[in-house]
Amino acid sequence: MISFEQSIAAAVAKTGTFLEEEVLQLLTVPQETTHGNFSLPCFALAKKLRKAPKIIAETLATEIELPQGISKVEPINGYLNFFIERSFLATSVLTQIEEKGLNYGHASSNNKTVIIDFSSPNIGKELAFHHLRSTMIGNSLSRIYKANGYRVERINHLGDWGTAFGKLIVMYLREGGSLEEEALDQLTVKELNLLYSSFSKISKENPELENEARAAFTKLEEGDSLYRKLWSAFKKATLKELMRIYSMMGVSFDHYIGESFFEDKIPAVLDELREKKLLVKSQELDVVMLNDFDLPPCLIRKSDGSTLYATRDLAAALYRKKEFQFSKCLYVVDLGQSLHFKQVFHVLKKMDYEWYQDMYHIPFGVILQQTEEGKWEKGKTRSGTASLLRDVIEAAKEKILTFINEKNPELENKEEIATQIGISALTFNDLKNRRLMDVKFDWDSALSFDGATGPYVQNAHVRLCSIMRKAAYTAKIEDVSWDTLTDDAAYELIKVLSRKGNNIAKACETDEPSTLAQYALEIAEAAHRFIHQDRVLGSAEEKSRLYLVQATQIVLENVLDLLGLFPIRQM
RNA sequence: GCCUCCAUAGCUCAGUUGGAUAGAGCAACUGCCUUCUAAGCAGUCGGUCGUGCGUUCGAAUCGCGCUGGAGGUACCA
Repeated sequence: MISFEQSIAAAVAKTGTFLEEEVLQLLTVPQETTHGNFSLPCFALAKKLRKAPKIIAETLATEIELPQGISKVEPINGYLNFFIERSFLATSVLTQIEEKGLNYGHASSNNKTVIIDFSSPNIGKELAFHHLRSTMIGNSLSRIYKANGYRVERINHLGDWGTAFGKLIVMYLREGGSLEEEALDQLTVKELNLLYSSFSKISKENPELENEARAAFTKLEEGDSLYRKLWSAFKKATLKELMRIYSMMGVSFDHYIGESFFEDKIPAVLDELREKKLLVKSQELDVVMLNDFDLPPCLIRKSDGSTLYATRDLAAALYRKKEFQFSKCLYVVDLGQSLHFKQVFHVLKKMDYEWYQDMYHIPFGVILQQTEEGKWEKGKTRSGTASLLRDVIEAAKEKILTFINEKNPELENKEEIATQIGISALTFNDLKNRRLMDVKFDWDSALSFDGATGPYVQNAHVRLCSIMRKAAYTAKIEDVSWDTLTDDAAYELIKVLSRKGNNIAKACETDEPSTLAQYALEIAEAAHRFIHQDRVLGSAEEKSRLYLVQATQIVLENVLDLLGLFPIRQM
């Protein structure tokens, strides 16, 4: 399928003024609808041709042979504007949707593997509200990359190793926790979370507890059987709750490979670093110096010999490269850790691994909540001001449920739908803006059905489905009379649908789900306008309009899916 | 101190591989429901794109300086 851009470029090139690639590069989509569908600014060549841009555009307009589907060209102020014939655009777009269905706008397989490391919570802690960011950005990116032809490996790099476990073990034993199998099986994350908070409380007055915790971790690393037993019980309890929340959110992983998995792979990494003469002693610990990149040293091993975050990430990177032969590896982790990733990637570079440049940190901003004084603040796990994700989801569901009871009390599966709308609302609120922006979370604006929200977008989908359901038949493309889909509302909607592929590609190139979130809003707005202005059922144009409704529903459903929102059909 | 990120309407943000008169939503105000979910649509009001200089035919967008905010910066992750 040749795109409009390509055929315009070919037609312009034929006049001998521009090269085809130049046109493709310069061609823009004007903001003003009166300026047509595509616009070619002729300023760049003015100097070379020694002619005013205005003249160039005018000459081009008379010389160009209109490609198929372009109804007219118009030179204005040095721009050459192209107008697509409405019925031609309708035919072209809707035929493609008919052929590709949900995959319309997707790229074909490129035989490349991308690894997406996301969510990666710590074992022993409950998922906090801020974990939503990595989880939902990563989830959406996995879907977007897949739609772009990549093979995707979703990895949950669980924080299941480190001094934190020393703390848990110390507290558990101190509080006389049972060592019986059965009791260990019954452990919940909630109880583990409590151990953490009492640890930080008690250690304030008894600082030696910190040393005890460190020692306990060392003992765990050495393989003490009791400690190992406790550790795996803690892990099991946490995973149980994690899986419950992930499945509720519609998130899944291909691999759960925690940090502990790399425990026995670390000596080899240390050997390799030594062999390559990168490991040096500094202030009692082993580091890799990175001054040649203007970076502080990367800490590899503590003075007591135990490992650090960076060490495990190095081991994980080497393992992933070997195991998956990825062409890209993404780490969806908050902005605060950018120095860490920069260091790890540069250590790989110093180890002479060319693929260090295929490693990408995909940073994002934090979730802020407004204080009573109106200041935006970050919730802190330590001070207990951070909300638990499950509580936030539950609260969102309750609020939506109240709304449903008011508006549509007859709805079946109210509870389930309320949960799905609630989670989608939280997700959309997280994804609608660029990753790097902090999310200013506000209940009212996140859960509102008005404006740039999940419920608004879902509602558009629901209304389309509702029309389809009431029609009780499926419109066929053969029955579409293309001339009836040329009024402003239908035309604007079709134009929006035509941009799906470009938006998916852009979202993928920039690792920005927000591109698709904004696009979902555009579809919803155009769809609402269309069904408001052009009555479908019972109208003379019913079959054609119903077909457009069906096509829009398919596009919107897939875009919602790529964002990780639930494309519900009734609400 | 050094490094990174952010600054666009009263509020929350799009727009950033340079293109025409800078766009939405919220809030406020005004219309539109016997008609496919008014959970909607249409309209009014609202701007020194933080600031100065530079590059360019053309800058919210690129470069440099400054201001303000957030984060990171050796034994947490």
